Amino acid sequence: MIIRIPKGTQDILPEDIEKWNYVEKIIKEVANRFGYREIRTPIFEYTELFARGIGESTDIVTKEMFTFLDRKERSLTLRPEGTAPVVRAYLEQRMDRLFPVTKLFYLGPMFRSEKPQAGRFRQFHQYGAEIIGTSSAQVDAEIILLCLEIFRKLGLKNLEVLLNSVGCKKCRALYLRELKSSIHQEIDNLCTDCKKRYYKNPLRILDCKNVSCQSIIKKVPALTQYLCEECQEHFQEVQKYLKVLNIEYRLDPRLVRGFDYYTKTAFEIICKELGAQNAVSGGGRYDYLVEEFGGKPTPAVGFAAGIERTILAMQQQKIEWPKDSGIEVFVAKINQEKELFAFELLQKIRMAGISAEMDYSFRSLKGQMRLADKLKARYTIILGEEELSRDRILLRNMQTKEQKEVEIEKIINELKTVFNKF
RNA sequence: GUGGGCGUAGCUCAGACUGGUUAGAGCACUGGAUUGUGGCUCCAGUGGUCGGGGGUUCAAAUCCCCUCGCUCACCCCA
Repeated sequence: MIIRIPKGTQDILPEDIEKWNYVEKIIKEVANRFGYREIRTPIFEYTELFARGIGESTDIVTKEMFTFLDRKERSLTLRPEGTAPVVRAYLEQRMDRLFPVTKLFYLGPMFRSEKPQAGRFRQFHQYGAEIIGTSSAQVDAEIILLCLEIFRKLGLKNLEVLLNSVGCKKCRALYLRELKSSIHQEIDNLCTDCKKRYYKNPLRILDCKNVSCQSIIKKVPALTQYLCEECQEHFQEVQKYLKVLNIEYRLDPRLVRGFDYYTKTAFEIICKELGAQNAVSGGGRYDYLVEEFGGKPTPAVGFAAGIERTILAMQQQKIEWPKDSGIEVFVAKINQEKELFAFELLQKIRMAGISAEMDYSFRSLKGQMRLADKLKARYTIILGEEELSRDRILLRNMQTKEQKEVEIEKIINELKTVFNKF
């Protein structure tokens, strides 16, 4: 029995890598244009970083982390998300000393031990951006714009921005009290999950898709009606800036995200073509996280988006990306005895900066031509007995089928001219 | 963790309900179509423990049980 790939992981094969490179290129280009600098943090961190950052009672921390002990028996965890590590790096590297406001973006694999389904994997890839050090509502709007600009550059359509505010410590505590008391009589009619949530994380009840829970929640006032003056003002400002940027959004009072660290702004970008897991991007403000990790009180906001889901949505929408253009030169030989000469010539061409390939076994010329075609070679050099005896080789244009004799010593220069590489 | 669907050639799938000769097709791959030339066409060939194990039967890809895997959905999220 051959060894198989672990559940929920996937190989990105050569025929797919073009899309990945393309998407990653666009992400980096747009993020840089918006003034975000790339950061790469380790794939694993000490477990407590996530436990404290994301929240002890969240689904991710309680049941979805890949956690293991190192040789000194310290608990490590494969990162399930990117924000906590970035904030850790921000503090540890004292980035607050470099700029008053720090703008970072990242790109890389994340790990969650969930049951895979469409658009969900155990190893998946996220890109995201964080802006640390300002509470201005402008940057909340900018983060959303950055997301949308990446999608726009990629050609994605049918996106919808969902927006909510989850308040701060003060107003959330007030609201939770109100929420609990207003559904207290109906607690027996909640689903089993929500009964637990009532005590552990009542805010999540708002997000429950269960029909009976929904009918109960309907009567409950929205969190946004309980926002304190400061949060209310911030929420209005975010919307003001979104309108200035002509960004359409839908207010969703039931939008609650899965991490405990969110405050005020919470948003999600969904794509209809994605199936059940339709969030292609999500994020929000996290004004207490830096402090939680031992820094001084520092407001921040960020987002994360899924590369697999981005690519999935692009495929659903039949969006084209640059295709593999093939090699420039294929070296074919008629006579097996010319094998040494062919090999030497092949490497010379490559050293001259021109992509080249040949057949390493000994096949018929027809077979070699087929290979040249399959590799999408633009030119094929044919080493023929008769031509070589006159110190010449054949250069065939694969598209026009024109071929001409070239003196051996002039072939490299000829190729450089053809491909305009000097 | 719970539930539905599906596992037959490298890929996409027929065949299974109504067990019965050497399990098929298309694509891909390799070779060939007067011996030095690709894409199209034609011909031929390579390739399968029918996911695995057990059972029923004279006989199992086909019926029954178990198991593994994939997939979609729930929970939650990118």
